[in-house]
Amino acid sequence: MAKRDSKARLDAYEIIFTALAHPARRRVLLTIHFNGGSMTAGEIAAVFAHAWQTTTRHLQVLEGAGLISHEKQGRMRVYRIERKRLELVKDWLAWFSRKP
Amino acid sequence: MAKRDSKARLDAYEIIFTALAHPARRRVLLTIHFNGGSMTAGEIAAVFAHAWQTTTRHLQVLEGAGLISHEKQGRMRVYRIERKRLELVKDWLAWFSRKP
DNA sequence: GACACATTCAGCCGCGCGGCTGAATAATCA
DNA sequence: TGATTATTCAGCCGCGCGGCTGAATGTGTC
Repeated sequence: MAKRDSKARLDAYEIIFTALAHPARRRVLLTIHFNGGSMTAGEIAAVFAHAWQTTTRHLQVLEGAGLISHEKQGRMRVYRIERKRLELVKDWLAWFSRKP
Repeated sequence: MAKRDSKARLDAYEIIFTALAHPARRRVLLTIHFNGGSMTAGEIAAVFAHAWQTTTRHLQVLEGAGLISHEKQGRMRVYRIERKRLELVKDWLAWFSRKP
């Protein structure tokens, strides 16, 4: 059980760090955050020079990592940032404060 | 000047997050840390199943990101972790604590 | 100097990431 | 219903990452 949790956590680190590795995805997170924490897919896509479809995939990667979530609202989807999930990065960094 | 600094910082985020994206490289950092902060290349390579050369490249990526540094000591190279550099990740995360 | 050891350099190769385009789905409006 | 808007799904493709092997470099030991 504890073992499985630890495994799950390792996997979480993996997808989270991978998600954060791409500059466009980091910008997406910052963009949503500075827009008050939520934005529609269209608004997000409009910020970037890429084709929307490209941004869509980035959104999916971020959502797969649990860093954002979405909710249908009429015909648009509103993406919301999941700040708690970012805490995991802090948790990982905390290892380096812990004396060995 | 301030502009250039901000640009430099953006680039730093880029290479740091890219460096941290690979699980092997994160493990390298943790391994060095829990070994007291420094290890020889051979000791590090021995931890991994990969060919040494593969680990060498990971070390170079980490060094390029400023997350580790090395120092020649006789015929071996000792790698040392640069904890300060990891702070930049915290700095980036701090944006999300800042209310927009 | 000759040899062994520690590590890196150079270069090959497969696979997945991230860009694109074109079609599909879902909801709203006339 | 049919047209329009918002968004995603499906699939193509080029390029770089990350694995490998083989050779080179540098430094102690005899």
